[in-house]
Amino acid sequence: MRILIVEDDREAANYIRKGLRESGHVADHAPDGEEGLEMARAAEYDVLVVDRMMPRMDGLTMVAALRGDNIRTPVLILSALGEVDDRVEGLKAGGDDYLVKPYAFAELLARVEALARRRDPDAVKTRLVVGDLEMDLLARKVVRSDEEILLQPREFRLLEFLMKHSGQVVTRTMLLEKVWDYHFDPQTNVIDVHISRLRSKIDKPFPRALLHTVRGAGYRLQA
Amino acid sequence: MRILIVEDDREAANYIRKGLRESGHVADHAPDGEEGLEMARAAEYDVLVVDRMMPRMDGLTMVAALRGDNIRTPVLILSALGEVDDRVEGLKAGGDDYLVKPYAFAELLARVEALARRRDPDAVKTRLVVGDLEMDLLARKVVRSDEEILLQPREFRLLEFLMKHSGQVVTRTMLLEKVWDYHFDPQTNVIDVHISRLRSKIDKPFPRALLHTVRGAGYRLQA
DNA sequence: TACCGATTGTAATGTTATTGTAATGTTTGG
DNA sequence: CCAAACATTACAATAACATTACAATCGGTA
Repeated sequence: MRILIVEDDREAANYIRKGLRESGHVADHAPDGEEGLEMARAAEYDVLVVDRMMPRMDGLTMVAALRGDNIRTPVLILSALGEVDDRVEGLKAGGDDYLVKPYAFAELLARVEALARRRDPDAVKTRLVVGDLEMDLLARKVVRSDEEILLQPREFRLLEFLMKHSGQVVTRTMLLEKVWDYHFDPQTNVIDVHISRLRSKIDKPFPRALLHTVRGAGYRLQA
Repeated sequence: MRILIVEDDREAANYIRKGLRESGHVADHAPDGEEGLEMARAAEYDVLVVDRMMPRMDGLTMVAALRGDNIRTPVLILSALGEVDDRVEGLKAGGDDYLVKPYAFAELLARVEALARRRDPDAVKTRLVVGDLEMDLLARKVVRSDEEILLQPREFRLLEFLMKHSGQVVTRTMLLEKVWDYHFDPQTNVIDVHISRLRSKIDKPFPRALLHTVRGAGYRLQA
């Protein structure tokens, strides 16, 4: 993901930038609102992270100007002001979300990704790897130990989600949402069935299993 | 974390509840604003998730009433209305965040945890450490001295609670409430049994014990 | 329209893991 | 040395998960 940080405090900007890069994103930096405005107009960013108070042109003015130009890139506003009225102002100026300083970086990251996701659900990686299992999202191909594996569309989405969260336990509710787009409990065993089918393709023919059941919680994909 | 869901749509409420539970939280449910208000006043919740439109007392009225009582529990408002003015109204009524339907459960979870974190940074840790014993909540894994330990779901919850209160004495009543969701005395030795099982996994194979009995009081986990 | 095949969800059935209970053994403090 | 508190063990009931077969659905095609 491409992210623009508009922040006059160079130290704070570097901190955010470093964190975002470690999470696999590309982050640019503008030191004030005017430059930020220019850069946001010129380049295609997925999200803008904008400090509220800056010299030359403050964050709200900048965002308002951007919206005036009909540029709809999602904006996360950072501010030391946490009062309701301040947040309201932030939203009115065209911000999509508002984060109060001091904040934990994990929260900033979560919000930035949430904003990007809202606009473009998967603006991310094209190739996933877990152990000897590889998935190419563009070619829609899955390979384990150099053997190609043919998956059905649903199986593909399921595996994609598991791979994107490899190492973590993925709950049934998450799977229903992200793989089935169900926002309710279907009261059936769809998931079990598909997990079983997926296993018979990606695990059964191989000596070591990658897809583990975590009883009472969900499933975990791990080498 | 303890979360109260105030939502008239029973199906939607169950769905959120199930998801939150899978993520290791305790979730209660109130079917309308009046009951929600009562429950939020009576019990200590970390976050409230409040539907905007409900019979008897709508979400905004409820939140405003709560704030009038000087109860500052963070509130996430759910609504089908997504316009700036609606969000502004939600914030003005005392909401801390606003989520537009339809939403992905993952986003709700992220926002709920973000709200809790803002208030109490330690409430939503993903990694617990006591001595050489470590627990990763996302991966649902436990490791002592670099050896992975496999726990049953209940054992996992039990250890999680003990680790979150390490150094303190944890009483049987607390365990029954927080690990078993029992609000009465089952008159059996469930706890003893599970403590024993847990010990055989996390202490027996190692030279120094971490889980200590405090006679007449309960148990204490300590390095 | 009717047919076909691919895909997916459902339901029935089988399997296994997990948990609470109760019986019995052990330790501790007075 | 007794009683209460705690520890351990084995077992059976249950809930969670796995598998299989089958039925419904949907495009495409004649």
